[in-house]
Amino acid sequence: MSNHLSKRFLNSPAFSVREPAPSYVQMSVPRRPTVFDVAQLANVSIATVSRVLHTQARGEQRGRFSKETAEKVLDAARMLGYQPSELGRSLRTAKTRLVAFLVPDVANDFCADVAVSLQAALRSHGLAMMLCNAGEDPDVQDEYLSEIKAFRVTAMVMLAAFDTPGLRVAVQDSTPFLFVNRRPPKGVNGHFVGIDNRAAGRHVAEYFLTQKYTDCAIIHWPHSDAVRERVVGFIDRLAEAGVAVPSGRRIEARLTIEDGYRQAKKLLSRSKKLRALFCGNDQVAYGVYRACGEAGLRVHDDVAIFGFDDNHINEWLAPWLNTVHVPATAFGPAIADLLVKITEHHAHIPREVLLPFELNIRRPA
Amino acid sequence: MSNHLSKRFLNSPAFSVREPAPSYVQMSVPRRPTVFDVAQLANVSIATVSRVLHTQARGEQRGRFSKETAEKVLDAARMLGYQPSELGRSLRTAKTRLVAFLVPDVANDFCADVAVSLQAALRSHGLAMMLCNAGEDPDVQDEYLSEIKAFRVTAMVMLAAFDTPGLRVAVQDSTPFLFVNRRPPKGVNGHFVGIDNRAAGRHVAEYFLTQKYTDCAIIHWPHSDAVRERVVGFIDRLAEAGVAVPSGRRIEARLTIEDGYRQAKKLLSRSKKLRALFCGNDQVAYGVYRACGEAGLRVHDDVAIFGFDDNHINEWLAPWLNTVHVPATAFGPAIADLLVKITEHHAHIPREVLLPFELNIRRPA
DNA sequence: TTGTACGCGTTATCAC
DNA sequence: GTGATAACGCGTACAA
Repeated sequence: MSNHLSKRFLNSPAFSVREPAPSYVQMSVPRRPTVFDVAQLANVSIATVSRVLHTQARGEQRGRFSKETAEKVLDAARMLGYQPSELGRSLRTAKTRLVAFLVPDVANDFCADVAVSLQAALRSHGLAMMLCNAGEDPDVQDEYLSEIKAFRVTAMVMLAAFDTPGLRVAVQDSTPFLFVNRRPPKGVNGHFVGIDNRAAGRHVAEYFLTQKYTDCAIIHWPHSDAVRERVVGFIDRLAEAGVAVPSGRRIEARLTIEDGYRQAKKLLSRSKKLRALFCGNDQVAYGVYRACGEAGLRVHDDVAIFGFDDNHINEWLAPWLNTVHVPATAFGPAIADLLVKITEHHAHIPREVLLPFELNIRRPA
Repeated sequence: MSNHLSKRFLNSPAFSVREPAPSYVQMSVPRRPTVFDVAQLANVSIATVSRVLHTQARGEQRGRFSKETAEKVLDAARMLGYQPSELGRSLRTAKTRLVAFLVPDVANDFCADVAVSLQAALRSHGLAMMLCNAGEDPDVQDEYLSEIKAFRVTAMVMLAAFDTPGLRVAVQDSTPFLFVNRRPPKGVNGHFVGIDNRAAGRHVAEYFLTQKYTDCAIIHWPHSDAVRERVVGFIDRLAEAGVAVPSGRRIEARLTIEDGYRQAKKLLSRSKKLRALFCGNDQVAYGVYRACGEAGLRVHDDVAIFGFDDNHINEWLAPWLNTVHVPATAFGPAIADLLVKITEHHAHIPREVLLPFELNIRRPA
């Protein structure tokens, strides 16, 4: 045994000269192997262990060490089941492999799909994802923003962020912020990945015009930047064609099935002769669907329902739903790529990444 | 200025006697405040800072320090926007606030609901959740299991775990393992939270008997312990009543909509006079639904479809679906509670936690 | 009541 | 090629 480990070695549990830890701890939770254990077993220094494992991980061809040494180290590491601690590594390198993803509601299909694709994309870059669900509550979002800081995450990715005081404080931080689907609020700088919602709204309006859906209503949520843009584009295009949507036919609903249902009930009790309904997103459309049924309206024949997002479940359970297909699965890679460009300080970092959308008409008239 | 910071202070960027970091780093990424910065500003030692912040966080009444000192420290911390690093803390205390949640597919409603509820429950215990999506791939699961180790998570929670070599290696570790919905494989020890699937299967069979659904088929996935149990209970109960399900009417389908559809198509092309279909879970049932439609069968009138889980979307988009309601939202708190008991070494730690289920008949015959 | 000093596990810089 | 050692940010035993 060489003596380059002596000092540390004396402090290790087996040779402790200090008061030993309570025995039940020793018995139930054996200490995890560290670089020292590997070094000891391979009879080399920790520096060598780190070097070998490092060039190994980076896929570099040859490091500055002999073939034999490398083998000894790798064998020892394997034998001990050694896995370098991210904690130690992060502390030393001041970099984390953790990315926080803050969403309003994972139970929403669209969120879930983006989460899945982001998670996979990050993984291919060697990053892990910490998922935080704000439950559509701005206060919870703020609590998260401050808590997440403590984890020193590589980046914060926010899906449909609320414009809150907490957000404005958090972005001051050096951590990069990526906003998804909903643009960063005015005055807040951060990157954006999403679709051109206004253009998509215009697109839907275009279709309405070809179908003569002039008796229509809008069920929206103006507090979401994304939805507001959709509606603006929609109304603008209709206006250009001389079609106006009276304010009594613009009704607000939170972006949930339940509220879509509730608000649609109100709307339908007032105006009966609607030919088409434009909803803030698919969730809302699902609720609207039931309201229409209960109002004795045959969906499609009497009234057409338009959603937004195109959740994958539509294909199977909502064949009556016309909607704008937003490529949820493309979001993950797009976000991850942008993120890597930012953290690696690439030369040209786009402020915005716009993804394509398309109108999905399931039952043409 | 007292001199108790001198040594560290000299090493801080502003007073560096070593080669300074490249200026662009300094400019773009100012160093985050640490205990030292707070100590310096408050004119106390780091020990005092830590103490004050600590008793504050623990909600203890009075710590061992003067009122004035506490105020000085808190002011300084607030002023600097100081947030203790989880990295440093975890490294020191050998405890993490991170729990890994490994799921087969977050895009599955049930997974998403459990994820949401778990995430909320963990949060109330001051824990964060790292979400890992295996994408129904056992190999990916194994890769995750070894990667997650590096994060030294407090616990691993696995929803519907695959029995893989990687799993058997991973559970050797000192990290507690919690299995959800699918029991730990034989020989693997870990805790379990879920429902009594066998009893639930029997329950469905019971209903089939009262409805005289003797011409029935089973679309299942025997590689999932949970589904297998459901089917066993179902078949057993039928057998007790003298009803047998011929093997030609037991068909396998992976637990996805697509495969449910595909396999149901095959099944229906063979046997036309089925009165009821028992599916492995709701996802499968959705696929089966379309297959029935395409086979010219009116769901409910001609053939009844039974699922399992009762995804929240059913209420709105699948009113034809009879299913076993599994309380997804109750899973999170149950898991979190069990987890806390384990990590805090409570006296009585249940090996299994069984949650209640109930049959949800949406369209009684 | 407060301050000093050490070590958690890692990487990186230096010297040999 | 290899080894000793200094940080990273934190909590805490011990000293004062």
